[in-house]
Amino acid sequence: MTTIHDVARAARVSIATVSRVLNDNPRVSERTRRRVWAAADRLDYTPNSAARALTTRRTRTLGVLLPDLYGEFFSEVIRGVDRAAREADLQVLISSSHANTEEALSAARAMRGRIDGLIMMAPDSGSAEALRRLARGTPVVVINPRKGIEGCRAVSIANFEGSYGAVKHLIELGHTSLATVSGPRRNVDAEERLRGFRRALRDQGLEPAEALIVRGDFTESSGHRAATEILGNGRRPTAVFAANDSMAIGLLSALGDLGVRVPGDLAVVGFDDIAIARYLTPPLTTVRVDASELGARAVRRLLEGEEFDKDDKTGRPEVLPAPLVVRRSCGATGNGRVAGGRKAPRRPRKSTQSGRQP
Amino acid sequence: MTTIHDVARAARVSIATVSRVLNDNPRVSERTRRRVWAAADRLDYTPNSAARALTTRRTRTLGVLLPDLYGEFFSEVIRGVDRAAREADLQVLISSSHANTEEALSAARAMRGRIDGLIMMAPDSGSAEALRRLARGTPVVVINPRKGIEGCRAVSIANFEGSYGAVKHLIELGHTSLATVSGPRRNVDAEERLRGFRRALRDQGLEPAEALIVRGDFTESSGHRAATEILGNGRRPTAVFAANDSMAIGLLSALGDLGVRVPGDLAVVGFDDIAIARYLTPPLTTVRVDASELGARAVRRLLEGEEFDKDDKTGRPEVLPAPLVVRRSCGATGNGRVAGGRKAPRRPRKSTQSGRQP
DNA sequence: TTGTATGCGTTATCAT
DNA sequence: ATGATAACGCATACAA
Repeated sequence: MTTIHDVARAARVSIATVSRVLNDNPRVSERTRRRVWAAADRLDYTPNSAARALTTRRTRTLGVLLPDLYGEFFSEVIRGVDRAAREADLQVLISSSHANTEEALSAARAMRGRIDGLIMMAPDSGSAEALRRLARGTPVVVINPRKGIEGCRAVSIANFEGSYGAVKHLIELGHTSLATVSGPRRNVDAEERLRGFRRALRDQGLEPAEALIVRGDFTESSGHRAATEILGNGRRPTAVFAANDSMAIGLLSALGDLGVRVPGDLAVVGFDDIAIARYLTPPLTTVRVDASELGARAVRRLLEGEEFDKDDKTGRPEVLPAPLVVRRSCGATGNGRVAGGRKAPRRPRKSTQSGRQP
Repeated sequence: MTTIHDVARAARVSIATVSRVLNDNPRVSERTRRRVWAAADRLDYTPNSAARALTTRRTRTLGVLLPDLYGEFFSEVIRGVDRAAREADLQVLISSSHANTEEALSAARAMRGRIDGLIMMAPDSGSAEALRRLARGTPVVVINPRKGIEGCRAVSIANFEGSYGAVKHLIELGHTSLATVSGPRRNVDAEERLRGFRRALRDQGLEPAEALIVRGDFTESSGHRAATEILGNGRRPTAVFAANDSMAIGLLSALGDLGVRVPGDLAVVGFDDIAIARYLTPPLTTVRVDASELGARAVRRLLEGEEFDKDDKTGRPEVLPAPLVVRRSCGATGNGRVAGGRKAPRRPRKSTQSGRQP
């Protein structure tokens, strides 16, 4: 591989001069500047980033650590990160599929010397201590942390507000007996969404019936199972809030099998607004989560005030809104009618408009 | 940051010894080995990868270059790459959203010194020359190249065979007048899929009617537009092959608006088998593309025979099969019935079963 | 304006 | 078995 020395020799200057030219240092005569560029081009020279990183202590790269999750959420976050990173002319070093904090942390250490900052989506069990130690060396932004982590910045989703709004909407539609399919215990999102469910009921003067709070695990099949559990009960509800769309899908399919009509017999609302949501029958009313934006924000958060905002690094998270998208499954006249055909204009969904690749 | 010198000092040995211990060099006494590890642990030492890369000339990292494409395909490929890379204990440096080969190539150069190999999904315009030059420095695997590129390994999808199979199936179902919504001109996948369409017709003794070959651009809306174009024609077909699922979705929705029943009046088949496909009404018969596997294969291809297989580096691509998934939109009794409810067992779709994250 | 020399944190090649 | 020390490719303080 051709190095700075080769270029220097070819241009008949010292390596220092070559370095200056390449880094746009003004203290170089126009004539030699040209000579150097010519030589560099001719030799197809590209600086070795590893060497550069060693001296400058900057890599123009940010690391991304993700847990072992599948589905759109994962990829959307990456996409957002990538987009924002690209805008800042940064490269992205990614390492995903971490089962636990231990694994993620070890991956983070492996990145030492190759990244200027780290974005990490914390697995449930929050070994905050190790994270804090990590954050002393590198700036860290945590996505969706259980609670603020000292010394780390954070971005997260308005889980509580999102589910609160969804449930409030159901109540305003006239429902008084509501059930929910919640997510796994100890999962931050699940807990917050459940909290929003409870609070919305109470605020409207209703008491959440514990029998109507069934536990799922965010999978389609758990939503499927939840159906019988909810229906088999004494107090049969008229509306269900599923803590994510996957479970709502399972629920919908089970209800179809059982002959329960949606929204006629039972209103259903989900959470996430995954691409499939609007294609279901009926189209699913759900809470929008902009995962891509979440990733992009994380990057911006990392970039902003590398030394300022000392007091803002307390871990107080920046929260992304989670608005309700009303479609048909909740019984309201949704604005996003998509019943087999497509009548109303709707926002473009990148997810199914590749444009370039099939 | 703590360096190897700090550890050496703490353990009262030379940096050479520390290095040996860390790299499992056997020529070191058990006693000092322990001392060194103790010191390293105590100081929370992690080797600086940049420095390491500089001397060893290996980074244990592979680069991934992707064009500016959105949708599942993109993320699935990344997921596959990541998974395979993880198995090989490699890190992944990704840079996507490249509009053209120029941009991608510049990104590739920026990776110099940080990667041991490169996986790149070539944009349409194949500036093979630059790629070949690049490949001299680093091993390169091209995903879905226009044609074999000398010196580069390649993996791609059985586009031709896939569409051929789909169309053949339609013909066997009794259709004799078939239309297709093709992809953008100059797009490799589009061209191959169109070729498969034509060939299948000819092989079954049918002549493809040029009026029934309408050009789309892989977006939903282009599929939507295609509907009128196909129907408004003189010879109204009884079956349509869409070159990807996004266009099939647009098509389906337009047909719904026009009161054309699927598959009753018109059979529809897509390509890709995106997650949404089975939730459409009717569930879409389509050709399966395992994008994740594509990414994983690319990694394995990169790893295999770094010096052997000299003659296999001619660019002859490894081709991934693209089997037909029969559902309901083609009129056959699909095995994957998913009509609002869910009756038949079906393969797990990770895409909607996150399990951990909503 | 340009060149020399030092250091960045490792690994690897010598010695010892 | 261990320790100096020379690369690795680059940026930069200091000299000229």
